[in-house]
Amino acid sequence: MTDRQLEEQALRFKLLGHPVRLQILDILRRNPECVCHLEAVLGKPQPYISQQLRVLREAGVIVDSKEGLNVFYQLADPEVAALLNVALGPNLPERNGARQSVSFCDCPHCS
Amino acid sequence: MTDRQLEEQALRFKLLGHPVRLQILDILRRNPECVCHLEAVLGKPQPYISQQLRVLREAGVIVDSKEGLNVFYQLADPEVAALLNVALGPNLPERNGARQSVSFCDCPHCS
DNA sequence: ACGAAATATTCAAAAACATGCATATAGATC
DNA sequence: GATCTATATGCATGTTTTTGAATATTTCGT
Repeated sequence: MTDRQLEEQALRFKLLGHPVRLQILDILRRNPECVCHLEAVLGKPQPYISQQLRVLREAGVIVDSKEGLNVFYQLADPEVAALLNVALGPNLPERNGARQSVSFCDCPHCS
Repeated sequence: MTDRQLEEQALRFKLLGHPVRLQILDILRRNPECVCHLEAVLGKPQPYISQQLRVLREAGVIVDSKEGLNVFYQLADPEVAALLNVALGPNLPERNGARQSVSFCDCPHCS
């Protein structure tokens, strides 16, 4: 276990060591979601969510794709996915099968 | 995934999100070690190490047991062990079989 | 081109964290 | 009981993180 590996892994853990980011990742590991969706689910102000998304994006943990006005994010780091499986339980299809549309989000995917 | 669970897991991740603590845990998951051993291996001042050990101890991640003057710590949280297995690779007996005595540590276990 | 909606950026203030250093405690030995 | 050794604690300080709020940017529809 080299020092560099250790630093890298510590950095990954640090990203997950934040309740809001952790919840964002838990949502995104299921399906890609737009910012407004996360805003609706988390109940936090949009700029705040965008900031956390930026942290995750710049770390390479998530990637974004634009669809019109909306930006959809999804999990892009298999190592993080593995850690989430251990910490939060597996992301089973039968558990999360149908994407849950959220009534109070009116992005193209929800309505 | 309740909010409390999320907070708990985020806290656990936060503990691991620190290079020195991560390395300490990587050592302790192999064998119980005394503070002077960690001091020798990590090359950091003893009070600094004791501080990190306290953080981990108060979080319930490690436990201590006294042997004379020495205090031996060991990993006590199976969930953390599982995360370490994923992040740092499994703690295989054939990889770490014999406890590595460190020449520059003269605790009872090393000498 | 203009207005509106979705998202991003920037800045500031408070809180938390990391780290170094001085000192305190506890147990062993003489 | 004095002293030595291993470990713990307390405190000061600089740095990072967190979070809120204002504002900017992008893209679409008209």
